[in-house]
Amino acid sequence: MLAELDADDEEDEHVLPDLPNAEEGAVVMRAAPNPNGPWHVGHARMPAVIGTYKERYDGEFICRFDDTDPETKRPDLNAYDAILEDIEYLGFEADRVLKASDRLDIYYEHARDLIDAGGAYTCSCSGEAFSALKNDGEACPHREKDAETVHEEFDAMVAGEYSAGEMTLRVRTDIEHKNPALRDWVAFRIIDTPHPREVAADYRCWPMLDFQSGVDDHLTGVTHIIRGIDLQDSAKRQRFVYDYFDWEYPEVLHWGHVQVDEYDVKLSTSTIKELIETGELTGWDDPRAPTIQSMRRRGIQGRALVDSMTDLGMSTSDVDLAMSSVYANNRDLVDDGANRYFLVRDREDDPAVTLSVVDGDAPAPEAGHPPLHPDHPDRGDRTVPAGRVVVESSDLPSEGERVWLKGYGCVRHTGDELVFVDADIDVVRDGDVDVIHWAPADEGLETLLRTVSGDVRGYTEPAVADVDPDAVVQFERVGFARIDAFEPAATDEPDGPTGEEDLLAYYAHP
RNA sequence: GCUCUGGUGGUGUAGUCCGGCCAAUCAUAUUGCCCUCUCACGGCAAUGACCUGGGUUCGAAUCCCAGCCGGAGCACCA
Repeated sequence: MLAELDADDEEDEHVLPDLPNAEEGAVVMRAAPNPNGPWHVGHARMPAVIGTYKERYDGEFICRFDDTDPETKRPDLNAYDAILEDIEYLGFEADRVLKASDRLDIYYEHARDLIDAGGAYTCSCSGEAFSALKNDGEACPHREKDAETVHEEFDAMVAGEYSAGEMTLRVRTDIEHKNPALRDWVAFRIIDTPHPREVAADYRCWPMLDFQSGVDDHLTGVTHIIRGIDLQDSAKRQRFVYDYFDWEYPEVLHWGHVQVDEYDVKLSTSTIKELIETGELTGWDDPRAPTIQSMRRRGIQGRALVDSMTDLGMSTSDVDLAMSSVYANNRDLVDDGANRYFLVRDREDDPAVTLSVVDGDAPAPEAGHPPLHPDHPDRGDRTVPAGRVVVESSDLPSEGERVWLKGYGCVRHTGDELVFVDADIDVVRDGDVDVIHWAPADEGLETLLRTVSGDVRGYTEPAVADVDPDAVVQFERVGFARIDAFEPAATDEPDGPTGEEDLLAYYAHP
């Protein structure tokens, strides 16, 4: 008992480190997704960590869509809501939701202030030409333009008088800075392609991430920025702007990239999008896709993913997330509530076989009655009709040997029959007879189970029909699965539901 | 090439700032045993790591130097 109490006290032993200079009630953080698609598993880290800190410090969680590139990273109009839903599934809610594409005029205003402060100049160098100069630490001729000209040219940029590539607005940093990545970076450029959002479709002069994000972080009162190591130089770049405006830069934490094992698919929005377009994946919730929507459809609780993500800590080195850790977390959450059912798989290398259960030294009962949950007898039993049954061939004992049909009784494999044996459960306890799962051949539900490694067909016991869709069950000796739908409609997917199935389920994990 | 940044068991993590309590924590994984009418849950046990080499020190995962290996930026992507 004491040991139990101690264990409870140490519950929050391996939580995230404290934030630097964090004041209770005054912590503001933001997730700044690019809405170019629904989220993959790696994206869960940001809301998981921000949400956890928000709870710890009674802070604020801003979701700001950094959708400032209508061309290369073209926003997907469906992704805005998809991402908010992903966040909700993870168990969090943004206190404020902003879209950068609503805020162009704010950025222009700050650009003009920056020009006034001598912090920016319009530049018509080609990318290559400027890069060459910059790498030698040499300024381009445009750097010394007077403010009036810069204003005129920037106004012309905003007015849409230039085409892509003709003019940029650069921040005047230090052209000889020892880190070439920080020298006079581009703050605004021209993009000819209209933004997909109607309200932003008329703009042609778009800010780059470092400008837009830097301005917004200040304006929205962000106190702590968490971002990937790919943006390690951003703070240093943005600091030049902050210095011109005499703003104080927030605290910054970086973390490394997340890789996930178990999947063949790369953790990349564009890769997944491609695979969906070419039909190799059926959608964002395909169980083979390493996406949040897929986790959700498989019955993995957002909480399990969040726990795994916060366990990764805040290290700046790259990390591999083992899916087994997500599964372990999910099992913790789901095991108690998941009622047990039988699913007999019918696989090519291990087909289901049909046999009749017949009277032996005692009459064979008509049905088996295994409990819904071994730890909760009060939930009652299921009824699994016997008679003709299916079992997985690898479970079938050799000719003449016995096996125990779980919840039913002992049978002996005799030819194409299972002959009932009047034996006590002690034969199982003594280790002489194995226990296997089974399903009625005729009353069973024809089932399609979709898994990370492909679809599996099989037969579930009829009692599963009582389960509400969306519930997570455990197919005994197979694993946990989410009941997706009964009588699923046919799809044109090569392996998808044909319309013949009684049940569609998604496999979660063992 | 220039500039950042990091290297603790299979995976993640604690410890590193302020050297000794670290023959290195916890979780997960794997294996074995127990429990069990599941290969789930629960219990027990085992396996397994401080990148390398120097230096400082009575003492180094922790400090210093060098090397090796990795990640990132040097975009009119985010």
